[in-house]
Amino acid sequence: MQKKTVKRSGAGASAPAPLQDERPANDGEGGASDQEIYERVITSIMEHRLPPGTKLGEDKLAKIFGVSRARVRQVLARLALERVVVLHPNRGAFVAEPTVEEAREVFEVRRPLEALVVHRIVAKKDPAIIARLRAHVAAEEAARAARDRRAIIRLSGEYHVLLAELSGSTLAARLMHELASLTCLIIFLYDAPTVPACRDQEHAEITQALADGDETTAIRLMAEHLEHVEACLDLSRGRPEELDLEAALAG
Amino acid sequence: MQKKTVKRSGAGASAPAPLQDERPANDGEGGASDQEIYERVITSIMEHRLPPGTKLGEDKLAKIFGVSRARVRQVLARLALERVVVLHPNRGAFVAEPTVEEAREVFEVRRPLEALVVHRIVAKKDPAIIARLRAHVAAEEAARAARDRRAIIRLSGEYHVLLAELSGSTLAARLMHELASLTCLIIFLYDAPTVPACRDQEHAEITQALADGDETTAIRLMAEHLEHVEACLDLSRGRPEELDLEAALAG
DNA sequence: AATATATCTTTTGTCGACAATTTATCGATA
DNA sequence: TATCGATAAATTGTCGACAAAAGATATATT
Repeated sequence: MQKKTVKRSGAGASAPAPLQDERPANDGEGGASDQEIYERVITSIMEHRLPPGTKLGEDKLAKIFGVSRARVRQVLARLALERVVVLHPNRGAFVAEPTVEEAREVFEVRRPLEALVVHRIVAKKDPAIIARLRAHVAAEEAARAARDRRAIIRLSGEYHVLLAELSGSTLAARLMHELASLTCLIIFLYDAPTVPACRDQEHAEITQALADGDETTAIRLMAEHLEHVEACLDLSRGRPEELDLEAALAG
Repeated sequence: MQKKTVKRSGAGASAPAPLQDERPANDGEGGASDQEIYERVITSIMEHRLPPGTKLGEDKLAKIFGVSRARVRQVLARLALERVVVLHPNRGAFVAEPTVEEAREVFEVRRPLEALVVHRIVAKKDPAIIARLRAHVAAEEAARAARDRRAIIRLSGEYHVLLAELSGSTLAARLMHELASLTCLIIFLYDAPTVPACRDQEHAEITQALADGDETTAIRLMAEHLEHVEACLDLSRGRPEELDLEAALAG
């Protein structure tokens, strides 16, 4: 039997702003709503079940979700705008393969953005927020106990999205959602095969500092956390394929 | 005769990443390309020729641009994702009306992002960059001389987008493009009718600090600049309509 | 006369079909 | 046998038509 996938932490994190006001939600029968399609696709991407470079054929997805191609097209366009997929004209949609440069840019932008979020959280002094964070950290630990690497990486990203959401800034939350998705792709692309146990209890430590209302420590821990994640990556050279290709041609 | 509108500074700024690889560009005849439609709409919004709350009917736009409704729909979806228009289900698309809260969030995120961009620019030490910036500042001054308030506001926003683009971070440039568009909307919504002469030569001063390679000063000037812009706004209460409505009902 | 209901108009949402482009397959030729 | 070219298959891009919902108008009723 396969490793069991840890369920996503129900309510909060990674629920990307609905973009439109709610609607009846076509939940009955075969057809899924746009939001559902979006979430299933991006979750699959974040969990690496759809690895970078995978072709996302419109007809194929349409049949899978039991909806028309136009629907799928909309979702793909949205994902493309979030840079999680790239569109090649007349060729179709593919799961994005962030370059090393893009990866560095993502971390570079995340750094100050995470600091801002931490600042806001501390300013709120809301026990309910701490409770939500602790619950999420617990879910992460469960995933780690279950050795579910995919869920671990996705939940790690969602911790930061949850943080941004709880900070009360819808803008920061939206940006963090996008950056977290990209970070997931980056980790799967560049993570050194050594060990994903790099950042284990850091989320718990950050949460504790937030609970203590210690902004300075929380920001420092967050900065270190991001550094650790980035340090675990192998960004010294381009991604495998391109490197191999160039090397082969050079030889 | 009407005040003449200053042309946009040709090449660089506010050219939002093409999202797709280039294509033949259906430039001939009546139909405009998606990118053209997008740029014309967002420029109109940034120049306040399409004020917040304006309905953007699909059929209407389709006829204006000589293109099918589906095309317009795509562009509107993109603008909605950038939060510069909002979609009401079964009601259509409207130019966004950012709330006071959203306005504050925009400035809050811009602050560290601009600092990051300044840092990158200084690190590059590229005279060509300074030249581009000076050219843009000159265009701003021309608009100011022409008393073209719309162009002034748009160009002010585009200065920051240009800065982000020249910094070499495509991610920062993309985010700045979005934030600058929203800032334009915010200024038009909340700018105190006192005087738009609030921030006049500040871009020139920042550019000079960048030319001197003085990062500390550049970052300080940028921070002050953003503070000044935000201070010029009247964010003390909600936007007119809603306030009037509530006040009327309360009385 | 004012409100509520019903009908009509306008606009959006959705879908399937056709056209254009790319990719794959097959055959011919050197 | 390998390469080049032509044909065929599959996939994306685009559009117009139909269905559904909201808004407006007119009518009937209290």
